[in-house]
Amino acid sequence: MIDRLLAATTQVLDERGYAGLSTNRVAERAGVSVGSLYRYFADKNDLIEELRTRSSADVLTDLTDALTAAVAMPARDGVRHVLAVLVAALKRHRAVTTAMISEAPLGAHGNILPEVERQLAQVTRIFVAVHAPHLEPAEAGARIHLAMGVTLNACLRITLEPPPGITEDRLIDLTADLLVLGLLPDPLARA
Amino acid sequence: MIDRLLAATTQVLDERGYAGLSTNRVAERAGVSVGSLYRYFADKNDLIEELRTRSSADVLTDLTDALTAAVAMPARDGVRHVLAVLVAALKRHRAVTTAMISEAPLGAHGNILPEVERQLAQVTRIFVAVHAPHLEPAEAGARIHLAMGVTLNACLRITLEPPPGITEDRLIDLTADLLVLGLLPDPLARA
Amino acid sequence: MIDRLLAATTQVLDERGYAGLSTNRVAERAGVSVGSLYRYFADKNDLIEELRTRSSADVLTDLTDALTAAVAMPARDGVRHVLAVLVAALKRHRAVTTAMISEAPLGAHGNILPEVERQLAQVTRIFVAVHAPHLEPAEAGARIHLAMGVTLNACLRITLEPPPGITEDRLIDLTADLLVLGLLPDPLARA
Amino acid sequence: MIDRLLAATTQVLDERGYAGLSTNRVAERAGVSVGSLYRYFADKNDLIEELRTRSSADVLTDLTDALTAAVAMPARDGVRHVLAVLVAALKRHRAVTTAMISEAPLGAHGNILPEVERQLAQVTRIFVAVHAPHLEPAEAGARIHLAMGVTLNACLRITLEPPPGITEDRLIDLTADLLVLGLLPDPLARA
DNA sequence: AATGAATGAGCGTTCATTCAT
DNA sequence: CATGAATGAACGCTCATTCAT
Repeated sequence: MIDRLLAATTQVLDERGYAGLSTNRVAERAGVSVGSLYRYFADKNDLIEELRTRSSADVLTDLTDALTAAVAMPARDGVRHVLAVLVAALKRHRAVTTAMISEAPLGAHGNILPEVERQLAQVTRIFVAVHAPHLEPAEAGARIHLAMGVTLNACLRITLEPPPGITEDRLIDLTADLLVLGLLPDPLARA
Repeated sequence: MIDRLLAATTQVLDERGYAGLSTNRVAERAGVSVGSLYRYFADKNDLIEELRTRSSADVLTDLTDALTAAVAMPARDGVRHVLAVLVAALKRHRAVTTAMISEAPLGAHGNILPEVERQLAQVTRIFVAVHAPHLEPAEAGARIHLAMGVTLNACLRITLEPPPGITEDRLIDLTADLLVLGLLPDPLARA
Repeated sequence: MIDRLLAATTQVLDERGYAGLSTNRVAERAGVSVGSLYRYFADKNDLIEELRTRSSADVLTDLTDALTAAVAMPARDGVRHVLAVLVAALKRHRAVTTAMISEAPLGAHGNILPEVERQLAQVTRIFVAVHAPHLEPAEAGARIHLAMGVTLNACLRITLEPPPGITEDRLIDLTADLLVLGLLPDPLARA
Repeated sequence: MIDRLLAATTQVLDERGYAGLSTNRVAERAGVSVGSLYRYFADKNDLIEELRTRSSADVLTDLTDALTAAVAMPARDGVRHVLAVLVAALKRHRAVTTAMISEAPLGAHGNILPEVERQLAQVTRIFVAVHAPHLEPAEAGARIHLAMGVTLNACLRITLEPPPGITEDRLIDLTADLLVLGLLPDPLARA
């Protein structure tokens, strides 16, 4: 039932956008009564949150795998791999991503990315500690914070509004370069 | 009256967020009747657009000055100056920026930044042409596109959710470094 | 619920006239919420149309019976019978008739009578063909058109603003005479 | 000023229909302020009433002349003349007539015709007294009442929705025949 | 006299939420 | 458990009317 409702929510989001998302419509689309929706979700917000959480979790699954694989690679290759996986995952959730990032009141629901960012930041801290051990903690923290912004923003741009005349691969390459440059001040560390 | 209504809109946005922004509430907060609101604005959308336009114009004024000043500076200093001015301008419009960037359905109203980004991209093209003339056009375009994302995202983060334990100045420094690094592949060009 | 709402609509029409007919008022008068009204009617117009359609259908039912009975009678008696039935039916729907005929913007909703007139005209064509077969088609058409106006107008007058000092029966008699005279130019045909 | 406002009202009625008739619009169209409108007319209703009255008066002027001329003619010719003049006059006021008859809440403003009908009835009484002196007063009254309905309804139909395939002249002829037939029971009286 | 900015009750309509069945 | 009819506050917007200037 819950899955049915969340699937219906995604559909409605796809077809009508965030503004067209009403609980009655979701229930109708799911083929159940509104009453049932309110048995499984406290309110509309809860429904949206759950959808966001699930999309987030799905993205995180891929991300975790990518991060695991990345640690065994040279720095730049690892970063590149993570970016590519992230873009692919966001593409898969284009509907929810679009709705949540571009349409939904962020203040109300946050977006998919905070959890992704948290996970990413955690691993990035280790990455920086390994490759640039002499960096001061505060300095490292700031670089990581900025890098997270760069990463998510770049992946979103690549996913939702890719610039014309250039391949996605090249964009990911450039972003990877930028991130390595930004994260690791020591040129020697960059493999 | 127009100013009064726009000020009230900003207030309501501040207190209730985008979702709580209603024409009746704005009129009430402005101490006028709804009818008056509709004398000066065609509809709710027009009200929001006007607020956005004004904020945008105000940010652009500062930005233009900063860009003019920046061309006479060494590359990194110029970039830094522009970032600092942008952060200051966004801070001044924190309420509208938050509401428009983070809450408003982007599809409905766009946000302040597209216009800022456009202006910024234009000058950045020249900047890149001067400092890295050998860069291929498509490559340069992609770098600029990404750099715009980095710039706006960084300024927004610095303005709206600055990371703890580090000064704003240092964050701007780091961002400037990142941008120069990302835009100009030739190390010699970086002054 | 639908009946309740239509009854309330009739009441409001009676008490406040067409101009005073608002969806909120109808709902209140029906003792239900506005929301309920919109569960059963797409919009205000739909509500009005439904009321009109029902009144129209009810009048048409009687009219059809009367026409069926009339064909077996001598010409004048048949005409008279139809008129009497029509007056009785309109009386039964006095509220709706008044509102729709006399108050509603005709352009917006039409009124009850077009459907009545259409049905009446159809049978009248046969009546004329039988009793005055030598009449030219165009001439017959014009006579019928005028006769329809006379019929409806007379019935409306008899129903809504009967002249003083004379019985309804006598008015119907006179109208019947007039119609027979107007429809059938051949005196011999008039039984 | 009054004329200007009434002319503007007619224009607005023509262009936007009764539903689009607002005092602000009328004032704007007249090139004066709403305030001025309310100096010369007590309220919106008063404005409409005045327009109706004037149209009515204009029609009455023609009607009076026609009636004066008609008394010197044979019965049927006189009736025909009056009908022709009436149709012409209504055509001249098509905008107001349409709005008032077909769109305006009749209950609120009545229509142009009552005054016309009154005047017409008055003369018709004399006409009947001359041509059918033996008719009982109540009977004559009823016949006149019905004839008024026929007359106005026919003229309106001829003016606003003429049936296709037949000339206006023929329609007026038929109506005249009908009226004479209906008003004067004595065949000898019909010249 | 004339203006027109200002008013505010009221309109048609939506939709998150509840609760008797 | 599930239903879906019912709710009603709130929304965006209109327009006849007023009144300080």
